[in-house]
Amino acid sequence: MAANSQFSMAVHVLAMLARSKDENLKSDYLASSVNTNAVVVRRLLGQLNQAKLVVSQTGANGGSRLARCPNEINLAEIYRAINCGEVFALHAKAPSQECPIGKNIEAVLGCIQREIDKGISEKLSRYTLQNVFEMVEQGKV
Amino acid sequence: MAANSQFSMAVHVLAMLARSKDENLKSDYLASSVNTNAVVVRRLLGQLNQAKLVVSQTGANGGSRLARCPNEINLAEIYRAINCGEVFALHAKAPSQECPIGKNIEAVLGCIQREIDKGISEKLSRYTLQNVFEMVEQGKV
DNA sequence: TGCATTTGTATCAATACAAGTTACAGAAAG
DNA sequence: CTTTCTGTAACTTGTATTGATACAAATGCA
Repeated sequence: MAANSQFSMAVHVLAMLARSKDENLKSDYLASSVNTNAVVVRRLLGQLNQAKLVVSQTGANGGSRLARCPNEINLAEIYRAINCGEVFALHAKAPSQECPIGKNIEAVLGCIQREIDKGISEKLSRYTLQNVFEMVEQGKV
Repeated sequence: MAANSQFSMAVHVLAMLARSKDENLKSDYLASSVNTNAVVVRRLLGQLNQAKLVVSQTGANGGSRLARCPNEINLAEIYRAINCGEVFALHAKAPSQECPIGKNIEAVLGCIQREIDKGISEKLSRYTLQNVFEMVEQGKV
């Protein structure tokens, strides 16, 4: 499976913003820390902006900063903002409806999927951005 | 995110095998229920075989069947067998080691990732293949 | 033994999506 | 007005999954 790394990049970017407090950080600067392209960061920031986690300013001296205090942002919100989707995908193509298994398997898996996803969200919500930032700063895990 | 649907297909295939008890099912037959190609199913069965969840026979009257009773197989084992990987990926490219955030963020995220993955596994392990099979059979979720 | 069946696996093409890149309009600051 | 940035579109590239074809090897049976 090729899970994407957008969530990791998002947390990274947000930790940078947490560190810079009220100072705007530019996508170019963030990109060099994440080791990626500025446009990739701006796309990410766009999603975080929609989720009202960051605020961005165009123009000279523009950039992005957190929309809220780091201890009022938790990882579950970030996960949702990035739309990481589900822990596993249901069938790409609908199974045979003629088959007694195929007919009902999707409903059962969908139910289990939602339960697992709820668990992920619950565990992620225990970490605030502040927690993560402090762990990173202190270099202790 | 485009999570793959291999886990769903695997559970589907295993539920079919649970239903057929000791009778061998052919990849062609399984594929028509899953609504995919026989080779896709055989590739999946190969992984389940390595994990000792199914047994396959080549040749005439060949096919696959469960290696164990359905109530001795849980979804966490299937998840592992299919190697669904992690709930989210760490950075594709290592972040800048010059940056105080970039330097430590991977370790912190890795730690959180492992905790979440443990939670997923724990929740999945509560379901046996027998449970899933019964839910599907009874059409109630 | 010879034939039909079926898996296991290699190979190739098609599709999908993330990531990287370039380009540029539009917003803000001075 | 010029410079500096973001937001976004368009395009390319890398990579993973899926689907399809092909064939060797294994098995059962006459």
